[in-house]
Amino acid sequence: MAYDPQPVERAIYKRWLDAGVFQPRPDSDPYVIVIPPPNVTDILHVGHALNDTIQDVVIRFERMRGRAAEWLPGTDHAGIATQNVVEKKLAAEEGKTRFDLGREAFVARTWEYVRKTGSTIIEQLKIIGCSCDWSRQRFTLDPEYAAAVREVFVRLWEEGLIYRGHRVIHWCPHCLTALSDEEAEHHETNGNLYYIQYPLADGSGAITVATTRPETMLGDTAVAVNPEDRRARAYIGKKIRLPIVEIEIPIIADDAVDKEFGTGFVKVTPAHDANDFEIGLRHKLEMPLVMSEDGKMDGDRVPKELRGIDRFEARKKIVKLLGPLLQKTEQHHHSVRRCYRCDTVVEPRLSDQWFVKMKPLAEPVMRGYDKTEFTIVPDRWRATFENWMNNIRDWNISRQLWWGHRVPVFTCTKCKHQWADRVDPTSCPKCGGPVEQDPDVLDTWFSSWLWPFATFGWPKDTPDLRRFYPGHTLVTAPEILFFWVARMLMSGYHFMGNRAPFRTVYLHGTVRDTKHRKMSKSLGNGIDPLDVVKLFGADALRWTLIAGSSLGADVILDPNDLETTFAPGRNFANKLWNIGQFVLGQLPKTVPAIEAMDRRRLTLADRWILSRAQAMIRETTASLEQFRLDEAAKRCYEFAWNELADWYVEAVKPRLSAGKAPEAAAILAYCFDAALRLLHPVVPFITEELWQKLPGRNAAELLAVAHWPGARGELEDPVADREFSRVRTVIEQIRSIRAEYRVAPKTRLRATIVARGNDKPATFQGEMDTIARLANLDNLEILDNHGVRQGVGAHAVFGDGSELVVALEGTIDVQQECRRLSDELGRLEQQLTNLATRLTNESFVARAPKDVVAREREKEKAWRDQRDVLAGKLKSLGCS
RNA sequence: GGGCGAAUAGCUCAGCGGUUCAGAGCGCCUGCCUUACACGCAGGAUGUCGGGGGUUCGAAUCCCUCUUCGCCCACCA
Repeated sequence: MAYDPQPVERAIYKRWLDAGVFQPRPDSDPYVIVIPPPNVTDILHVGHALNDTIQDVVIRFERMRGRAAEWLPGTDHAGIATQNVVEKKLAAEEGKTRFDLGREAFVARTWEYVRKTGSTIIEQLKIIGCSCDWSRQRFTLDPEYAAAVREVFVRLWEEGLIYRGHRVIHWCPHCLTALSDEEAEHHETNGNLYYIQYPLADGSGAITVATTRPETMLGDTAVAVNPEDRRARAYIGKKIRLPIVEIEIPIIADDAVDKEFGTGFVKVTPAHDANDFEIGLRHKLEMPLVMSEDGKMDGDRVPKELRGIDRFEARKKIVKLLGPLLQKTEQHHHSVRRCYRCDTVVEPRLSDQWFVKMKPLAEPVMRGYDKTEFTIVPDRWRATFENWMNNIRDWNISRQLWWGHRVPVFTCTKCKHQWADRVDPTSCPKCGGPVEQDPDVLDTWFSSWLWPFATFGWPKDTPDLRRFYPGHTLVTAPEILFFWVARMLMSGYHFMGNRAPFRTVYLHGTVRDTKHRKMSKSLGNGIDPLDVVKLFGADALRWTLIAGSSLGADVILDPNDLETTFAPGRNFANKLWNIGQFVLGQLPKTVPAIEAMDRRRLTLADRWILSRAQAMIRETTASLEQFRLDEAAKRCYEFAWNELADWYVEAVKPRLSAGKAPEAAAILAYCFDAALRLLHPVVPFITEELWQKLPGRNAAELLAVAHWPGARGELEDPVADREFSRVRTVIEQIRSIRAEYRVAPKTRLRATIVARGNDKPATFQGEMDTIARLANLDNLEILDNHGVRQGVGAHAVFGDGSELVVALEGTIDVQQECRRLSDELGRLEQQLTNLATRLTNESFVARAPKDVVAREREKEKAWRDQRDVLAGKLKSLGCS
């Protein structure tokens, strides 16, 4: 019967919620993760699923280790993104713009939308099993949160770290707002480089400028050359007559000009290019705007026939208008910045914006980083992070939007006094005149950068804040390292007593398709995590995401073949389910504790599986501590499937059904319990469901808050590890021989084991029944070195020269057997030769570590014994 | 123009303190409905570890270089 995850997952999640296990324990050390708040309008995509599953694995691990696990969830108001969504809806449904509604009504409308849909992603996080502390869910526009944002703004204002800047910023003509440098993304583009002649004003000729953006020539106020440029130097001080606009502008000298690029003459458009703006400042040039906010040509300088025309259309028109002045057009590969929200090509535009001085905020962070007060894993992000932080530029925080935290700057309309205020003033504190608030709102990230402490009540000194700041681990994608992580570090150091908001930043990879393209709606190559949950269950989704991503590496999934992509997780869940069906069916109502077991009654298999369980516990715990979630997941998988199910369960079946071996039941229960605990962070639903059914549980106990197992040194048993592996080898060899000689599965065979060297007959005698059953023998004889008996059969040599003979009178083909054995002998000889060259090499013996050499010697001895036995066998068979 | 990452079985990836390290899952081949599981069991096949140099007793594993992909940053218009 196959496992059906849906009903189980629903019921289990409800039990966790009802029991309140996601809220931190009151009495132990906190372990804090704050969620990267998804946009309030987001619906869950597979990138979220990866990010949140990783966090869930970490927090569940720490919760089981006894920590007061606080995973703080919430959503981000996402200024531009949300406003865009609502505007689009408004246009589609009512044919209106936000300006038709007016600011107040539009904001009200947006709130309404957010209240209705804002919990969508939160509900989806629950479906995939996220164990967030829902009692502390936050929204970046909550009133308390708004107070924190305002407090931060005012403090920075008071410290002189916020200023009004008049400069060229990135402007999105679609979103109609300024953007920060980070929000204007670089995109490589194939464009044109236009060579345009500007006639000299004195009629003595012309110079040629090269530009990718001819339309901005309307705003040119100079042409610049490098003062070192021999060719161009002669023109400095002359004037050119700007075509179309028909005004005279000077040719100036500026170091910023690259002599090598284009013609050496650069058109200078201070209002529409950040570099040109700098040049303009140095030379006190005029800075006329030639475009409106929505990217249409506009301004005093723009001829009537071009006004109102979109900038890209205008480019074509102007190129045409230039006629013969356009000398040539070259293909040009360059990068163009686009709005990270709507993908519109950003327009550099001169305007007034609020900026935060970042250097003073970045410096303490870098000092802390040097002192490893926090770390970024994987460490390879170090250079990227340091480079950005050390060259940090001021942050444009004002947005010309309506949805967001309003800039708390007020201006007296009478005396022009301007100040930032914690509460809305009614009149000017200086002259009593009427006041106006700045119309802009703050960059979304200006609120999310406070997430690790504003969520806990800052600026109030709350118990939560004292308990949960600083936090521990931040899990996110590298895409928002600058947007968010770096800024949280800065705000943390600055506002929270020089303390980093977390100790570890874990940067995981990106989910991509098989062509390594990022999954996105526009490409249509996405995977809907909820589809996966419906088809295979949340555990299967989680399994594939976790097992498939090693530290910081991208996760490649095939959106066209969900079945194959998520089969491993589904299959494993099913396997666990069936192990559970078997184990639960075998166990008596009460099972003795592992401590109470009479150890003298343990079989080799018992000792072996107990030893393997300890190894699993040790290794899994170590992997999780190092964020190697994939390793941890796979280690438990291997134990549960390959060690416990394939070998121990098979070995122990008859003892269990006979009911005469309480130890076997205890061990089975112990091992299964341990596996469920260790797997719980990765596949929480099925492990909880099965764990509930183990003997001795009461309904109040939940695996989600059960304790994490510790390895018991006394159960580690290297001797059992070695000896049981010999038993396994024997069984595997017999099966292999059976397949090779095409013996029907039902045919029972006879076999003889000759134990030699350290392989004692007792080892096999103790597991005789197991060997006979798993290899389907009706007779097994175990001899020591003195009892060698020749028989007609298939041979195998293993261990310390021990021997296996499977009786095959009648079916054996001597020729085939000779071939098989001599192949094996050849392989052994080759290995021995390799070993011998190493061991006779003086510098190897001298330089290699001692234990390595010792191991090689042991190997050599065992192989030599095997070889001798094999050679003897070949001889006795009369092989040539 | 800088910086970073990846290149290992048909596919997705582990392995990168050097000496059973050539692995896993999926796929493939051959048998099996062996009373927990066919989403399974058993037995198999498959790779000059991207190319080329180098260091070393020994290199997927370290160094150099080349090639191909991907990402990030950047004021050559």
